[in-house]
Amino acid sequence: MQENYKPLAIEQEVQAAWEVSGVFNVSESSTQPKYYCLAMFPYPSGKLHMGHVRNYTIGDVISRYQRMLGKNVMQPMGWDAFGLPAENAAMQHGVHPADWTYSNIDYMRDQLKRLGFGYDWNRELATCDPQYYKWEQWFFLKLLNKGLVYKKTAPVNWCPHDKTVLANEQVIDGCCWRCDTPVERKEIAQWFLKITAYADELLSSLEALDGWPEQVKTMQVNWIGRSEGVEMNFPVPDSEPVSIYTTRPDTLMGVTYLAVAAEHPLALKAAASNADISAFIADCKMMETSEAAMETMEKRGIDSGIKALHPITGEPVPVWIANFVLMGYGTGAVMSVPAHDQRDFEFALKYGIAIKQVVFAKDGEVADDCSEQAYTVKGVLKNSGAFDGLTSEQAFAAISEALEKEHKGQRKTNFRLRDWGVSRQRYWGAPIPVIYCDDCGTVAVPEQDLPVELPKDVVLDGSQSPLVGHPTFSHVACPSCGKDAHRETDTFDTFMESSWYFARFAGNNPDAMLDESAKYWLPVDHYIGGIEHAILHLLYARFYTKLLRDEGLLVCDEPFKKLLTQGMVLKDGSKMSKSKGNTVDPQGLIDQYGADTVRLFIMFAAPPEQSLEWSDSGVEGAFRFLKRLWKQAYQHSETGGSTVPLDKQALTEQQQTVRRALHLTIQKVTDDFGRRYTFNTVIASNMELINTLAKFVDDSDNARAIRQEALEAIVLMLSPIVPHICHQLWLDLGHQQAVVSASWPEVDTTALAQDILELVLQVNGKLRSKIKVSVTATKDEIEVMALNDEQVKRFIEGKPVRKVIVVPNKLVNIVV
RNA sequence: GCCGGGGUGGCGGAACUGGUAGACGCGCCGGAUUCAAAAUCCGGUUGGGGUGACUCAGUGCCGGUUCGAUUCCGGCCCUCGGUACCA
Repeated sequence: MQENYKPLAIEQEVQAAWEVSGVFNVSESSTQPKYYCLAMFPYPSGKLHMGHVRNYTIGDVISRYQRMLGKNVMQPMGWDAFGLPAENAAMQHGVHPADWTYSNIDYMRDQLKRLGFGYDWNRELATCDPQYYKWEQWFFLKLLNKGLVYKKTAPVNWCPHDKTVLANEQVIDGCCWRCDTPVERKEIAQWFLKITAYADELLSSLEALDGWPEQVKTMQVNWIGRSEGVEMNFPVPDSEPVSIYTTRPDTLMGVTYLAVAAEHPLALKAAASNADISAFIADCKMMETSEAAMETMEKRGIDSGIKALHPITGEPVPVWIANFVLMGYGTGAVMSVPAHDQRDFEFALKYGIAIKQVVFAKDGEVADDCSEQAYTVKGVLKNSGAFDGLTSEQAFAAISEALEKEHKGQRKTNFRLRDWGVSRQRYWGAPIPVIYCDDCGTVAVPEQDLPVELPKDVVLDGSQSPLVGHPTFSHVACPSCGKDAHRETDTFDTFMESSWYFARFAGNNPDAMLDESAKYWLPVDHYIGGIEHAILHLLYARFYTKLLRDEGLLVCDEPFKKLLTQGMVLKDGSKMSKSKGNTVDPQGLIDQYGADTVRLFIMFAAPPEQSLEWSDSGVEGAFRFLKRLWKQAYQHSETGGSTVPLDKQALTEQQQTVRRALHLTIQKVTDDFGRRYTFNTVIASNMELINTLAKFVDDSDNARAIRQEALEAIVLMLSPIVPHICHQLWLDLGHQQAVVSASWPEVDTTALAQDILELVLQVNGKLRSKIKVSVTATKDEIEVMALNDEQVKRFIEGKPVRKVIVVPNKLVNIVV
């Protein structure tokens, strides 16, 4: 065997061996149980960054571990290839988005191969391939047919200078990122998927996902936001009534105004005869659409002069126009109860609107005064006429019943979740396959005409989508009547592609969206990806899975059985991203130290779910460890290896200790791999074991056998993390079969047994001494030994012993 | 603003079910080796006090439960992610 560890040569050779043998190319005909391990596919932004390295190393480690357990493991890779950065690159560098994307893919594919990930490259796909998005278009039309797709207006960020729609990311402090012009809100017609039709199932089936982190499930529950409330009408003389929804009907008698959106019919009516109001409404448009901006901006309003009538008392209630109410969400109007809602309270104070308290604490348990702030907890009603004396809960029922009886409102379950807007006014995405005809209306593109391909001859200049101005793309004959018609020029949200790619990996069938192979491989057994996808991507993928199931294309209810959300790789305290310009290129480290060192370091630096602050130092330490491992194996092999089998009956005390350390490590590491997914502690334990082995100077036959056993186990345990060096060491330790197909090591429980163990002695909970006791010692014997310990005696001297607590195998605490 | 995480030595982290705080690694200090350096190997490394055995304090802050709290409970502070058109 080679004396020195030469990673670059080894890695090249081992990767070539994997490719020739095709070990990672799997099929559905295996007799072993299937295991589908998937890491979130990358956006081909240029080069791999540390987040990718971390994500794909975790996936590869889990995949290789599962292979060693005898599973038929499928690990595919592909490209989430549509998106905004390609258009930005096109504008900045004059390169076509497709060329930019495909050259990035070629570069990044090489990087992934260089890192030694065990992918089945035969399954590779790119979402910008017409053969991929064809099926997305096909499926969209199925949904259109089923009534799960509809069109309505919704707000977008509009830059009046560039005459273009801006993504939220492109709005900086309310202004366009390119020209700094204040952004306006603009209502345009867009396509929506009825995700709300599945809200109940998306919520209830979360419970069965016991392989998902609680935090992700909680975030999804809160995002879907199911609430019980009442929808009711406030009549308005000479107008349509104002419809509102509230989860606090018990506060209805405390309503002192209504707030409506700037686009609400009543606001428009009021503006028609009042210049101040129409100026305010125009002003409300100067606003970005993101929720964070909406919630943190200054809340402003204007009195419309219109009065609505309270549904119970019939008293007039002023209608205000407010910038924080949006037409698109809910009914575009809310009832306001300043006494019991903090935002309404602040608004009322600002504009001098009445504050009427109707809910009070039960028997003065807590301060319920609302002169300083709103009293938002539930309690008992006063100042509420017939409802006085009821608790909030009783009042909820009584007031809803009163409204229902008079047909003024009804109880309703609402969701915070809104339907999924999938239209994007951009070029680099999948075209939405519909045609607009003056006579026939909206017509689906016939199936035989799919895919609607994105034309390549376009120029991006930062204003409207080039599909709008394209000479031929939008001009088309109506498939229904043959007259001149025009195509939809919007493209799909890129979440549409990433919501079903995991199923497409199963077969990549040119003649069907999904086939039988998808039923074999799905659900994904383990999905690994960034915590930043905890809500949107994962929710859309879950939704899509249910849509595909209802179309008969899948047989599972949920796409991802187990989920590992890796923490972010941070640099200088925030998410590494191209837009922030704080990325670290792993390539230099790979060139210098090799893939194994990079993989080892990134797995060692932090547990996978925790965020990882990147630092270059420490990589050197990972490399040093691999050199030490190599050296141990080399010395063992050069001095003859092990030729005589281990005689377990004839071990010295030290030999027993080393062997016990070995099997304790296997036990711990197996748990870390299979249950905890803490690869950092896997590595730490193996480092400890190597340190133990380095200090184990014994050249007897039994010692050599133990060293052989230990080195083999270390190589097996580390092979999922550093597969190249382990491949070579496994051969050097005398094996013919490749380590990638070897079995996981087993714990020899007889090696774990010990007859003497150490107990910690505490006095009043503080560590004072340690004693060695036989494993067979009784509680009473231990207690006596503890009380007779010299150190312990010093601390309990002259004080009466009140209590002695013996925790078996751990400690004794003496309370004085 | 709202929802979900995180906060432990100089640094990354360990302590898994309430039971020895700081495993493992980085960095730093000292030593061996070397003409010298790199590499390698050995030892030390939470802070204060003490020559020392030892001792006191200590896991973001304040309070609580407990024989015992990094771990559980209440209230804060800071920070990261998401917030529906970044992916």
